[in-house]
Amino acid sequence: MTSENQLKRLPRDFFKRTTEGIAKDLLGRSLVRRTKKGDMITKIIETEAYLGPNDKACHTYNYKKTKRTKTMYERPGTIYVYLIYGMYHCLNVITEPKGEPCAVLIRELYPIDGIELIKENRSVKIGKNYKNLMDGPGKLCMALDITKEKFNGKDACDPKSKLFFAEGNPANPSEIKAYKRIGIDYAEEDKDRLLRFKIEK
DNA sequence: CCTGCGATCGTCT
DNA sequence: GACGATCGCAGGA
Repeated sequence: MTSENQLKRLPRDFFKRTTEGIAKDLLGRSLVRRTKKGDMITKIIETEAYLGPNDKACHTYNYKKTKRTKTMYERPGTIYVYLIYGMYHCLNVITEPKGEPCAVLIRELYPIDGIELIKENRSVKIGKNYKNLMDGPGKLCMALDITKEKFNGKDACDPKSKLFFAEGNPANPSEIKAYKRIGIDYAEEDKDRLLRFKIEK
């Protein structure tokens, strides 16, 4: 099932654009995790945009700078992984020109190849259509063995990177649906913005 | 130093 | 549908 496009790494310029556009453009693309045992190849089917200084849901609202958010000020294409609820990781990629601390959160993936490797990382029961395998930001990090120790601050555009975004089969704009973002009730007037994007598998 | 809590998940009812 | 797990980080003293 693997096609050539699923390993063609997206270049830096892809990430050097507006965050909302990238969040949509990442749908249908591939996320590839390279390990000694083999490649795990997935299709991105849900994302969220976090618009930095202008977005109360974002860690860098008002250009806030802390140890954790340091990664968000790196150049586009940088991987931002942080720990949430003391036990789960969330995977993001930095967007916009360097210094504009914006990011796209990867929320859901569908497996394409290396499925046995992916399943080995998940102890729960996997339902039909791989339901439960990678349908959440914490789950997909477990499934692909993504931790902040391994990937936070790493460059997804570096040809040697073990985690990267690839060409894949970009979604047609007509199949993309927009929703409110999840788990950001504290974000006041920004909590209802339609910055979550999904496609069907 | 001390406190409160989160861009979540799995289990149980 | 509800809830507990679990800890690094942020903010304040």
